[in-house]
Amino acid sequence: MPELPDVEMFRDYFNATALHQKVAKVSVSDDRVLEDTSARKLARSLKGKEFSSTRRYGKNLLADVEGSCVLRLHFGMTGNLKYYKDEDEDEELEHVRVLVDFENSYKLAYICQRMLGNVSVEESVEDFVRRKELGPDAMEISADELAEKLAGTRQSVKAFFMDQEKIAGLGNIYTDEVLFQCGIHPGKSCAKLDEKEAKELHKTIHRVVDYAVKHRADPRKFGGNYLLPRRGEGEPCPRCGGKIKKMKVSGRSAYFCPKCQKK
DNA sequence: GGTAATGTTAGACT
DNA sequence: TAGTCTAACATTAC
Repeated sequence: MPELPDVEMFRDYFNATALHQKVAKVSVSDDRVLEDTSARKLARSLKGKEFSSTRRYGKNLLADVEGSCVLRLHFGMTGNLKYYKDEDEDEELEHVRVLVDFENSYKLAYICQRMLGNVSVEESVEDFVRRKELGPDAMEISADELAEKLAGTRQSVKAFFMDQEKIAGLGNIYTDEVLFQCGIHPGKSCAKLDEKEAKELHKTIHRVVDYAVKHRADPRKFGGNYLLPRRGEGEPCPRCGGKIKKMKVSGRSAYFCPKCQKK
């Protein structure tokens, strides 16, 4: 799930639930999800405080703790949030790794089945971005800066968009959609993109992300001209009806239409 | 049993 | 140096 549009969903959910609630207790049931932060530090940073606002940077959700520090959540491939009062027999709660209890007796669970996500307490968002050497956020980067970055590398355009140090927020799924919408082959070298293509990519990132957020980041709800609902080998291309192909790029599966997406 | 899955990263290789 | 590939992390589903 968790690429940029999915993290926006988590942010909405967090804002509607845990925001402005006073933290009573923090428990970590598996500290492998903690990154550069001890369970003690996490508890000490949150206890007695409340989350005053949230932001998103790339695939990270950041919650400000009353101006003192920032709680950072990354969801890996299988991360999730759940706010609840009573433990029911919910299967979702099987993989809770961090649990925040609030004074209103509700709890916020950070769920991470495959442990590929991580949680930390940061001094500031800027600090975190610097430490991880993240590129500009995909929705914040200017058209000119994107064009400049693209021109500066010969790597494949698919690898570029998945590389969080180049541009932060897009992953395997949404990169496929953006490239499909632009009619660009995933294996095309960034340096070979012309000005028009670079501009088109910038515009399309915004269009695809806005569209995804509007549809609750659920590709099943996407309309007929989108690739994601039919992202599978041999599926019909939404544009030409030809067969969608699969290829490996940067160790991940890229799905594309060989007729509509050219090098 | 084998493989792939929305992510990231270290190390090997060209 | 730049870029690609593989394995590893942990778990589930087909």
